Amino acid sequence: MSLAIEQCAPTSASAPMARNKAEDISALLKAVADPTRLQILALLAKAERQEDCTCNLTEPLGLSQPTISHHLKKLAAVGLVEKQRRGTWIWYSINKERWQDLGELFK
Amino acid sequence: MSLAIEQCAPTSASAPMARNKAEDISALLKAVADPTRLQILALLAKAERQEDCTCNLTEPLGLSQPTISHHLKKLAAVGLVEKQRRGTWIWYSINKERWQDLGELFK
DNA sequence: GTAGTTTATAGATGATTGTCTATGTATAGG
DNA sequence: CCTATACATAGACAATCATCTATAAACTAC
Repeated sequence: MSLAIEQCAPTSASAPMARNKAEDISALLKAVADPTRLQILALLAKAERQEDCTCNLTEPLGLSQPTISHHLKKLAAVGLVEKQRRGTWIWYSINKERWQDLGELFK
Repeated sequence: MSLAIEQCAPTSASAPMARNKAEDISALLKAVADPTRLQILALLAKAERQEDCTCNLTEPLGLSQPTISHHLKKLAAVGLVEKQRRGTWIWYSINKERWQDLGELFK
C-alpha cells in the first residue's frame, strides 16, 4: 500500500446556500452584469442631481429609445433605480441602498 | 407662455463609461451572476482549507459532473477561482483578490 | 501494459437575453 | 378637439447560456 497523496473526504457535502437565496442574489447581479446597464448607471451617477431622463441616455450610448427603456425597466425591477415622473419626462436615479446591498455581497 | 415644470437639458451627454471597460466589468459580474456559481463559491468558502474538488460539489448541488466542471471553468476564466492539481483530484479555491475587486465596484 | 477514478471536452437542446422596428400610452400646450 | 413629445409595450430575431449525455484525457495503482 502506498502513500496516498491526499484523501478526498466529502467535507463540504453539508447543505449548500439555499437555492432560493442564490437565485435572488443572482437576479440582482444579473441586472448589473450587462455593459449597457453599467454605462447607464455610470451616467446616472455623474449626472446633475444624480438623475437623468431616458431621452438623455439614448444619444451617448448610441442605442434606440426602446432599448434604453428596456434596460431601465430591468434595473427598476430589482430596485437598483427609481423613477419619478415630472411633467413629460421621467427621471431615473440610483437607489443607493440597493447599491450598497451589492457591496455587502463581496465582503 | 406657461411655467415649464422643468427643462430636460442634455446634461449628461458627456462621454459615458468606455464600452471596453463596461464589458470587462460585465464579464466579471456575469461570472458571479448565476445561482449555481454562487452556490459553488459559497461551498468553497466554507470548505476545510477553503478549497474543494469537483467531486465534492456535484452531490450537494444535484448537478452532473460536466455541469460543475463547466461552471468552475467559467469562474476560473475571470480569475475568481484557482485550480491546483494534487494527485487525481483538482482542488479549487476562491481568489480573494479578485473577490475584493468585485467589492470595490460598489463603493 | 490494464483497470479504475477524476476531470475536461464535444455536441445537442431548450431557455434566456439584447437589440431592433412598429405601435400604444401619457402628458403638455394650443 | 388636435399635435407634439417622452416613454412603454409587443413581437421578432440572432446570440448567449445552462444543462444534459457521451466521450476523451490525465492520473493512480497494480
